[in-house]
Parts: sequence; structure tokens; C-alpha cells
Amino acid sequence: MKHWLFKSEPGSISISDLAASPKKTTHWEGVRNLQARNFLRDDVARGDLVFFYHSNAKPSGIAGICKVTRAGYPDHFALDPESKYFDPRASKDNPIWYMVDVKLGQKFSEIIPLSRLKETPGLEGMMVCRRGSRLSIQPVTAGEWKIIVKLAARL
DNA sequence: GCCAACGTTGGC
DNA sequence: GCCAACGTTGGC
Repeated sequence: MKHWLFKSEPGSISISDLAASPKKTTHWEGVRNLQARNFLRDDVARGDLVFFYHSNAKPSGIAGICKVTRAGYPDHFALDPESKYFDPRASKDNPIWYMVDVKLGQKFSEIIPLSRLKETPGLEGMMVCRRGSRLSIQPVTAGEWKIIVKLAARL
């Protein structure tokens, strides 16, 4: 089992929105970056655990934990001209973009802010802690996962 | 295939 | 709202 960090702007979907969703489950659609797409298509597996990260938020940081309930499959929003994620290059035979499904596991009582992550020993190598890192689907090491879960337990 | 211009992300 | 960093586009 692997660990990930998925970013979302709360205005798009927040962890509270996910908590209020049917079965507390959502598609993770709209990823339109090749590197992130490759993770979704090739690496994110059912059962993997995910930190739900709020970006462009007050504060930005990790809001909780989700579980992947469905591995990568074509993001059909790319085929829908009405969708803001529409991509005219995508087709049924060549979906280009992929999504996964995630289910809320645990919503933390508070956000663990990015500033906290940055000052926590052992997390220096995390992509999200590095300036200018825009990747919205990021792998997290088992060690980093453990450290952050410990932080969450002390909230 | 280079790279300047442009658009987007996202912290602050 | 600013702007740095990054990804993508398109002219050549």
C-alpha cells in the first residue's frame, strides 16, 4: 500500500464537502497535469491512503485522511463540453485524463498547517514543503506518513 | 527543438 | 492582490 497527498482548493472541494457527500466518496476529477495524471493512471491503487490537502486556503494544510476506493480510470469530465474540465483532444478511445475515487477516512479536528509541516523534523523532503511545488498528486513516504499521523493524534 | 510569451498555481 | 515558480503553447 502506498501513501499520497492530494491537493484541492476548498472552493472546489473541501474535506467538509467530502464528509457531506453520499457515502463520503467523490471522484477526484479534473487533474490536468501530465505528471499527476501518470500517478493517477499508473500508481494510485485501491486501498492506498491519501492526505487531503487544502491549497489556497486559510490556512493551507492537511485536513484529513482518505482512502482510495477505485484506482485510475478515464476522467469522463474531459468528454463533457459542459464541464470546466472539458478537453477537446480527449475521446473514448484516448481518454488522456484519469481520475480515482476516494472516501473520507478521518477529518482532523483542525488543519495541520503547511507552516507546521515545514518546521517538523523529517518532513523537509516533502514536495509540498518545497517552494514552487505545484504537483497536485504527490507521493508520500511511509516515514513521512507516520510523522504526520502522529502530529494529527496530538491535535 | 529552442525558447519567449503566456497562463496557472498557490504561498504569503 | 502580489508575484515567484512552474507548465504549456506556438512561432520560428
